[in-house]
Amino acid sequence: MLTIGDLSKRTGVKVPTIRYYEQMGLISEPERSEGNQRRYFKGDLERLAFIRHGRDLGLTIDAIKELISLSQHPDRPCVGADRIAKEHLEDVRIKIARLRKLEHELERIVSHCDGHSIEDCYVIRALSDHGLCEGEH
Amino acid sequence: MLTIGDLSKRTGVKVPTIRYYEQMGLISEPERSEGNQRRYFKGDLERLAFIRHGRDLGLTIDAIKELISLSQHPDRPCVGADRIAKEHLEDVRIKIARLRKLEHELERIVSHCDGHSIEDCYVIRALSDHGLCEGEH
DNA sequence: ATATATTGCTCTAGAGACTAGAGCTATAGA
DNA sequence: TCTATAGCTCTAGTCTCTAGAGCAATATAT
Repeated sequence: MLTIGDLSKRTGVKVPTIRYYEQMGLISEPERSEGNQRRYFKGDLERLAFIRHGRDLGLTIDAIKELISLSQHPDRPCVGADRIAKEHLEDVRIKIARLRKLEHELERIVSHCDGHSIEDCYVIRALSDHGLCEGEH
Repeated sequence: MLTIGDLSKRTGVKVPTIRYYEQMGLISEPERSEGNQRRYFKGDLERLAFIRHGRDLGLTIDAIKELISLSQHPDRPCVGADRIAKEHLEDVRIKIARLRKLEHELERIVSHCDGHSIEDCYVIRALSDHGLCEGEH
């Protein structure tokens, strides 16, 4: 039997966040102590790790819910789960591409700054003037 | 003289977003027509492009506010602007590193999925079991 | 000149994924 | 038994918009 605090420490998910997940229907309502405190089993550790893991990978709460519901019908083909992962991979790749451009641009901006006056500050000018950019963004 | 719609079309910033920026103090309150509609000048185009540009680069509204206020004191050294850009570059690099790991992990997950039953679905197992991960995340 | 279509206005609420605080209660350790 | 810590519920705030309702102004077509 674990308290919500134990669960939190063992999974790295903050206490209010655990309660929030319960509210969102990601974890089922746990048993309560005589004094109405939540009491968890080891199985909850795994479920929470699953959720945490998915969130770390950037899946939305809804995507995780879908996966959980999928995982509760082990007889069905796993095409759904595959689709979710694939869609997400696509997203991630787009984000990376955008961030790379951004990194590039910021590097140029920072490297041009001479620390003198605002008037000729490259940061300000770069933000003001689209013509100074190398790529589209 | 531009309407808010013109400004929107020319900068790619949506109309409600322009009003939101006004509310947040990023752009000053424009003149109004007889019928109380906002009327902008060309200078507003530039200011909005500056903001848009900053947001595209992922700067927060507050960071942009800081930059605007810096740019209004052209006599001061531009160390502040430089610092904002540098801090942001750091953030961006961290984000890219995280996303790369994630991409890698999702690739592995997707490539292992055989489209059969949930029972042996790699997506589900990978999310359940931290041990299947290659890196930390 | 008038009818209509489009655009604009304000105000409020919602999204997503939490996080923080108030005010109170339960439990664990000394 | 006392007290510190951890737990409870409920509400509201974060951030950056976005959407909708209900109404007014402007532009275009006839």
